[in-house]
Amino acid sequence: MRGILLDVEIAEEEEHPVVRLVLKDGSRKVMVLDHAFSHYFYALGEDPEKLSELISGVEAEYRERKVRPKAVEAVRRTIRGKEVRAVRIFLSHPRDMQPLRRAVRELPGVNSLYEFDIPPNRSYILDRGLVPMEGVNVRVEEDGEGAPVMRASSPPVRSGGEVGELRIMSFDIEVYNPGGSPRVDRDPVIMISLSDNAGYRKVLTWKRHEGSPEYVECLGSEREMIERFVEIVRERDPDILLGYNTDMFDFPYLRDRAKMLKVRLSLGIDGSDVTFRRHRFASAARIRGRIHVDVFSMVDFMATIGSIRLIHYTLEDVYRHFTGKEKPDFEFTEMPGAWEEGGEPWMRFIEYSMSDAEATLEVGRILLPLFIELSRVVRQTLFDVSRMTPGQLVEWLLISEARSRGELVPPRPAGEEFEERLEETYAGAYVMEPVKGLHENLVVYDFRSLYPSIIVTHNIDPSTLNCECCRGRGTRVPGLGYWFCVEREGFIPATLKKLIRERAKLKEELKHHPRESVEYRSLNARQTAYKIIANSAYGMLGYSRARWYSKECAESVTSFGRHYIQTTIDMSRAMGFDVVYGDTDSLFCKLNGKTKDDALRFLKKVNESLPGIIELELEGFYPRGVFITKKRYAMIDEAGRMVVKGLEFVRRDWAAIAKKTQEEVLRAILRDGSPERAAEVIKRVTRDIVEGRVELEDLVIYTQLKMPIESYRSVGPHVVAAKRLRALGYTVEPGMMIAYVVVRGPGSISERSYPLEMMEKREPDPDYYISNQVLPAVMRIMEVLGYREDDLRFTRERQTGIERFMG
DNA sequence: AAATGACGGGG
DNA sequence: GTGTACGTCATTT
Repeated sequence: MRGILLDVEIAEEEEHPVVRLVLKDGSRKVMVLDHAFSHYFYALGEDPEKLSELISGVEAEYRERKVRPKAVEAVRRTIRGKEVRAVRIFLSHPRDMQPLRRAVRELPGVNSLYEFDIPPNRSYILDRGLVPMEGVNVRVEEDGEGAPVMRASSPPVRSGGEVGELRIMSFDIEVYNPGGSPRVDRDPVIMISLSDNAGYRKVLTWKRHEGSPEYVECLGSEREMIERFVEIVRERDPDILLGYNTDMFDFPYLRDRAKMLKVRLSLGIDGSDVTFRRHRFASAARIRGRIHVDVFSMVDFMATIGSIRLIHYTLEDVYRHFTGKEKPDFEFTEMPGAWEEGGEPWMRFIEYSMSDAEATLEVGRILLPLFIELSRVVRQTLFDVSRMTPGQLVEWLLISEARSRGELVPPRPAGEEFEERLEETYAGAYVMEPVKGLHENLVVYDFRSLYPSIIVTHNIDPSTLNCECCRGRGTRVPGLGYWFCVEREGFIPATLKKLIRERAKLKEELKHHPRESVEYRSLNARQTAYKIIANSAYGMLGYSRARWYSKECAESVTSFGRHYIQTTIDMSRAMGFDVVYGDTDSLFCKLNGKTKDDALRFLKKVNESLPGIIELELEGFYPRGVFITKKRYAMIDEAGRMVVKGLEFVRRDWAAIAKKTQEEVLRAILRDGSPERAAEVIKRVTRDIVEGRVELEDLVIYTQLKMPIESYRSVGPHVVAAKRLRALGYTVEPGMMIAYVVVRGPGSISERSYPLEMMEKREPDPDYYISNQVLPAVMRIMEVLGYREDDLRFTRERQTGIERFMG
């Protein structure tokens, strides 16, 4: 049979490890078991023959069981391109890795171990030469009529080909949240919405209110609703299940509720339960036979690589960014009331829930093609790739490349080595101190993929660094004593060069397809995937946890980078452009009365002077921008879109009044070009605060209680508020969201913070809200426009005649 | 000045 | 994969 490879995992059959491949064959989805699989690692030492023999006899203990190698062989491999002889040690079971690895390390004559830290399913994909999200051919023993599980009778092989139509479904849950944030032991799931790419729309709930839309299905209880959710997912049988922050919220919440209600979350195609890979800071929910993709993690990735830049990454904001459309909003504080009382709020609640699932599906369908290509390029599953950082993507591409060259994969650093790396520092990119203030008519240039271009152009790699063969004639790094080989191409530059070449070919091919065609979209996604991975290579070189970390290479890259940007800044000044700001690989110039044509002529001139594949590009024209400090600025483009960088410090532990004011201020400056209007906004707000005309809800600060009250060594405002809440008789426990207000009076901020529940007879402290909330949120911006705090602060004493008149 | 604790997405 | 993000900010100590 032939099918698209959706997933690969390690399973067990009668104590024996087996690989389970999930294949989609037309409309049928099957699981194929490959028993011909053996996990392994390598040992290096003085005398490989002797070592092989020694290792063959090694015995370790694991849970009171004796563990021995399944097989041992002496092999030839390379390390940094140099041939080495190694001992390859096969395991009977992947779980034998830790005990055997420890035992082998203790043996005399063993110098180092390799590839003990490559997960077995990932290793399998590479060794079989398979490509996830592409075709696989495999001969199977049919286990009966249409059985979903089959046994491979010969090894699966890559067959290429396109992914056919995949069924994609999204879902979202709504939770009862009377205490602000939901408490999983008490607060039920009250709605589950679903949407799929075949047009299915559904909101499940378990309370009947008047006049619900036709897509609502009302169940008898939370338990029945969850059962129905599971039933629908299995019936509609999506290949990809999407959600927004489902790794961290929906699935963990559903899991806990399902456990309490004694209902199984059996979403797998074989009826298996959702499983969780848990970290302290992250988790991932896995469903057998379907790819659970958390759209938030894809969005977060796009934000990390700078491909999208929003102030917030809520579903609402992200949906607006990607589709240009608005979705209905619904305040989470309205939810309990809507649930209990129905009416108009209930209708809006349902529409909101439905729109969450639909928006997730829409955004997911926009992003998936890119992540499917990333999955193919680095040859790892979509489940894993959609959760990787850019550095991990590069690393997995290199691991794949290393495996096919017989190069041993360096281990992830641990212990001392890692600690030492953390200590190592080196000079980074050049960042110019901006010409602070508001500027008009800007042109922005940047070097196309500067760092990968440098790595390729100058052959930067751990194996080509300070090589013997090029002493005195290799490529010198500006300002550093290093050189790089001009004879042999390094492993990393070679890998990047392939990516860059392939990408150039794809971009050429793109020209022959209309922008809206399927071919264009798929080729475009692929070229973007190449670009993303190439651009992440430098970050990996300098990341202390990376396998191919090299401080010398990383600092050589930044040194070349500084050289090119500085040279370009000098050239632009010589041409009469005012450089307002420059960072790493981009420069921001004022047109200064020159035309867009002049800007293009400058570009041409610079490019004539650059070596290899290094190239400057025109990023765009911006009518207005406000520059604050290094890394902090905001601009508006010709289409009226705001680009905000480094100012995203307004968070939920800030009062709403601070968030609202900051947004209004940026709009006034960039859209209207009027700092004066921005100043008026601030004066109006501070005055409203002083005169008590701001709604209490705009002054509330929400901070989560992360520990039991007693565990706090440092008693912050939310802890004091929580204590006061407890004294009132409320149960206060970790995870609770504390809503508090800072009131007038003597003492520290903490001493003056009261829970919202105690605010009836108390007065908020205007000074705190002005000095610690509103002004910090806007001052950084206003400062560079020549305003001082006192110009913007409304106080009765300082009120000037004109203000009294205006007021 | 150093230490501590919280932010993100979700409801 | 058995790991403990990550860089930044406010407030307390």
